[in-house]
Amino acid sequence: MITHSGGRTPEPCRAMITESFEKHFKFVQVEGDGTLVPATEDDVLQFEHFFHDEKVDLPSVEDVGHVEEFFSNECILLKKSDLEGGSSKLKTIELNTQKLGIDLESMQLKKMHIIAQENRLQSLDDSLSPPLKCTVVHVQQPDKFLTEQGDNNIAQQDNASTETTKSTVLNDSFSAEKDKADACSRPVDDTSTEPSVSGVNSSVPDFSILRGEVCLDDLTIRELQEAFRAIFGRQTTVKDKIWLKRRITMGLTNSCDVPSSGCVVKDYKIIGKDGKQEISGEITKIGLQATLVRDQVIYPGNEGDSPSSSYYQSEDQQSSKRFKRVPLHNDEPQENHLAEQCTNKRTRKPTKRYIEELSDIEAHDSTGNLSLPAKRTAHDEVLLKPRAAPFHELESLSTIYPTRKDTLGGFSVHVPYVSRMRRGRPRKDFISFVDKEPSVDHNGVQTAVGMMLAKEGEERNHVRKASEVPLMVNSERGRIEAVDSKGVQNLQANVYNVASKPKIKRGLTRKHHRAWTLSEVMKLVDGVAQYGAGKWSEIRKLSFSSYSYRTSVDLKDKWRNLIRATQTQLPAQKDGFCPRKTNPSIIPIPPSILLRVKELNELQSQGDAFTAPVKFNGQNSKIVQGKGSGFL
DNA sequence: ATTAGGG
DNA sequence: CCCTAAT
Repeated sequence: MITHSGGRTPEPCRAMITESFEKHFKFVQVEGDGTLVPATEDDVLQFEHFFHDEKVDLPSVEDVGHVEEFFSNECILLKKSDLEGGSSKLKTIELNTQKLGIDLESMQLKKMHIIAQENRLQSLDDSLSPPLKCTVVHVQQPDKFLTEQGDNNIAQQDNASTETTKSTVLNDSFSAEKDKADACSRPVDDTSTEPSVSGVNSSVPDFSILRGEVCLDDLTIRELQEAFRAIFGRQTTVKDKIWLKRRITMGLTNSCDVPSSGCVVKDYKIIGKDGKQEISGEITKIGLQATLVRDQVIYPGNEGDSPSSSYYQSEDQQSSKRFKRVPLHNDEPQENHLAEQCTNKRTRKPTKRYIEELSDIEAHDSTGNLSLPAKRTAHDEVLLKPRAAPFHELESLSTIYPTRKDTLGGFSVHVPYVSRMRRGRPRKDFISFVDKEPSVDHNGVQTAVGMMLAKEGEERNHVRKASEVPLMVNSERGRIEAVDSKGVQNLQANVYNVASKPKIKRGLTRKHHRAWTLSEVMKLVDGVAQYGAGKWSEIRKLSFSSYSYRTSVDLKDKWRNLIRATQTQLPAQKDGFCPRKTNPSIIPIPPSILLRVKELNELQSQGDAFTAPVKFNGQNSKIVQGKGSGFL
């Protein structure tokens, strides 16, 4: 949105946009095994404000990289029609990676391309509802031609050219923004990119170097950058050869099992440098650490901000950033984490919330055992032996944070005994999903897909309610209830059961605090005026459909606080000594609104007073109806 | 599931 | 905000 001067933001318009947006797209998350599950609220929450929150200013360009990171690692957008196409089709949408850019300012999807796992490009061309003029352009992946052309792909000149016409347009429009992002967010290494690279920017990607056998080691940085651009459809300024090579290789092979150096790519398979042995294992520890160190050296002091390349951050650096504060008693956890992320079966990225809480506890984390099972392959299925990993300590949670077995997308992981706050994920289905046939991997896809489909209706209902918030699935308070799925009292359920013991959870997890904006308060007041205090559910549905994070309880609490403010703040102001540390950062609720609150409160409580004594009767029987009428 | 109220 | 009790 644009910084609203004076009046309200054009909400209806925004609502339309997002509504339409959500009508066509759905956030899903790529689980470790490549299956898709609906994005959790946590996931979506991170970026929800980009789409609706009034108080958040326009995401600055440097946020673009952030978004990209998010989408590329956490969630993807899928066109709903694709999802509804039936499970057979769905199976082909076994997405491995994808990237998309969003012009947040105009809510225009400018680029979206998805690399399907079988190198099949899912076409998502679509436009949002006409008035929005949202266009989705695709950057065809070079590997598409190559793979679809059968085996060895030479002389795809025609295809390449036809393709490039498409992508050129996109690249022009998109890379511009990308460049802005890069320029803004790169503190170091901002030395103007090498001439040829910048020249490439607006030209057609040159896929030639990608054809056939490529020995990345032979390429110069510039060539690598070009290759990168050809593959990923955008420019990079990263000059780290190793990183570039890895990225390119990953892009070419659609795999994350890429050593950091010394490999030849042929036919989209990684071949050892000698051309004989195929490298398929995990990245070696040394390689990983080298990469890690490199990241830190190259981008020092770059922590919070997005570095030059969103890729850079989103993949490699991300891992270093995320775990660098984790105490390293041994290298295992970190290595495992890294391997985890770089492996095909990568686990889902911890959510922002998780990270926050993790950083909270790691200060005194004595175990440091966030050990994700290093080889958490699909057939591991440790998760079905819950008793195998019970909770080490239940009492001393104040100092020791035992890990517990958690399950993420069908995988079993150890996570600190906190932040078991999965919001938005349909637990019931999830359990049944896990419960179903864990040992059959390929079933996972179907199950997950089925789950999505089954959930589709319900979710759409939720989504439909949120005119302004397309991203979030409405989930009251995110409480963890013990098992409710009919009869699914398996051990998995027990895990949740124990995990949800309030004694343990209490105080350790908290809903993300969201300050009430003025407009929210006004909406609340209006809602109370319309439907009456106490009809929180109604108010929430009708007046807060766009703020799905405001539950009815929240409304109630806020109203209560408003009443209190009415009783304290208001008279105090009149008396003249209210100052209370006039904190400029805290915008006080305008007295006019408070007056209205007071008025409404009195009205309502008086209405009840006929049957029951008034609750508040201190100083209110005088002013009453006459003041804040300038509002409604 | 929603509401009210205490913390 | 969280939690619980009571509807």
